[in-house]
Amino acid sequence: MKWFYVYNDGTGGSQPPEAAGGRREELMRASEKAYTTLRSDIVDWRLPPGTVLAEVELSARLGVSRTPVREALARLSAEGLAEPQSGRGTVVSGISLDHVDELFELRSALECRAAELAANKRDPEVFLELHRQLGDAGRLITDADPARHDYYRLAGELDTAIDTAAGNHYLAQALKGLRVHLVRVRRLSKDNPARLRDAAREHADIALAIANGNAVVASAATTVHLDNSLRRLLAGRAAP
Amino acid sequence: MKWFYVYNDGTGGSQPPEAAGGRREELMRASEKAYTTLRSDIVDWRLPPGTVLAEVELSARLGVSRTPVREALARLSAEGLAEPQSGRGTVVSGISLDHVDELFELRSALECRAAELAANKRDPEVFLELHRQLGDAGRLITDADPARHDYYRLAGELDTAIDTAAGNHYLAQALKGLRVHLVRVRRLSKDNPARLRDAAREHADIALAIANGNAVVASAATTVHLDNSLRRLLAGRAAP
DNA sequence: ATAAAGGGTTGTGTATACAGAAAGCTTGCC
DNA sequence: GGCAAGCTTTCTGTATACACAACCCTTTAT
Repeated sequence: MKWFYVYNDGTGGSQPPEAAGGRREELMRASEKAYTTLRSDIVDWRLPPGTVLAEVELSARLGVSRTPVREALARLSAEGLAEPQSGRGTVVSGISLDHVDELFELRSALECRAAELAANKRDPEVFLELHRQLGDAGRLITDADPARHDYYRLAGELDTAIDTAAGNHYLAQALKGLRVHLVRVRRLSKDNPARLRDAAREHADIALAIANGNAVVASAATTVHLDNSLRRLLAGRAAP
Repeated sequence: MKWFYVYNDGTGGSQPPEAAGGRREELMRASEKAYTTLRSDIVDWRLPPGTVLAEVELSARLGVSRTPVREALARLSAEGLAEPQSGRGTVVSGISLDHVDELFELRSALECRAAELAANKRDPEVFLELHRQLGDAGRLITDADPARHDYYRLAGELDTAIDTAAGNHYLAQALKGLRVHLVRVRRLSKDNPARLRDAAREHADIALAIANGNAVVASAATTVHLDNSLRRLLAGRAAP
């Protein structure tokens, strides 16, 4: 007997699977859809901290039943993007510049170690190429791209390359969980082209140190970059 | 009108709440009960890696319905103690001595940083007391306590004191998530009194460095301790 | 004999019904 | 008028029904 994918008619039944993480919304499981929607809503500040995440309201808004909504809320709570309220309900977790220093302390511990491990791998090709591209990044940061997509994409590629070179599953997992919060924090402050150009130069330094196989310098460059990033962040705090 | 706590009669209804984390099993929510039961079963190796966690079977064994079982499985997956199977189901996640070095690499990054932060707090009282107790720990490690409960309790107190002194919520959270896996790994190998006495001395060194406010030494002592711990672990691998 | 097709069995994904439990509102008493 | 007790509303926690999907076993054709 053959099975056919049918759309949910609202009277029970499920969506086609398409391996967790598929792109098309109609092809995603309902719980996956609820999770990704809520997650991006929180990260992009469409749901600001303190927002009450009521199951019935969400299930109506997202067009799924409460069961997948509950699963999504559980995953968000585990990630730290939401927090179970004392008595009743779940709220979007708070994040403020008052605690960003703690976040950066953890980030520093993880990224410095990752940079050291990557440097010790002695695999310069990827990082030399990234060093070259980051040296040219000043040209990417123009008024034509206000969201700085190109720059952030390049920075993300460096992160990925370091994670891969470090070759540590647990470390990569910890960093992945941390970066969600960092994206969220970034929206708290305004950047400007000059600062991003500085950041690109610091990234280029990190890539070069890793390419040279110098773990001490790679760690130090990461420390310097993160300290500068934190101060840029605090200096550029957006108006409340 | 007054409400009374009633036990579940199996036809719907819920358990009394008693704030997540209550002790008495009958007072726990069903999802909490399923979670804590499964978690300790996995950590204590009663459910070895690869065990299939089937929802229907678990709901029958734990005496709750599938909904709280699903919530428990979601939390376990988020912690890394279980993994969603490709097509269908969830299995207890694998852990082997082949990847313990990666686990210790992450642990080292986090604990070294935590020790540095604690040392910089300059609050010697607690750590001087722990240093004293750890110096006497040799007497705790006797054949009268084969499970070494007293020693592990003391080591746990040092961890807690460092977390508290470091004063970083994100770092403490990351360490908490990591220690679950470390407990699980510990069961993979056999310890012996001489090795534990060495470990106690290393812990005493860490406590002293923190009490002295010397961040460099605190980090170095942590590095040394973790390197020794990893080698003790690999040397004492239990028979398969 | 082997491989493919078909049907059964079992298990997950989702929706929904129902039973507490908490917040808000109303009402009556002082 | 204020406060407390009861009622109402609404929300979460849990159980369960059902649809789809995967595995497995049988059957059949080559």
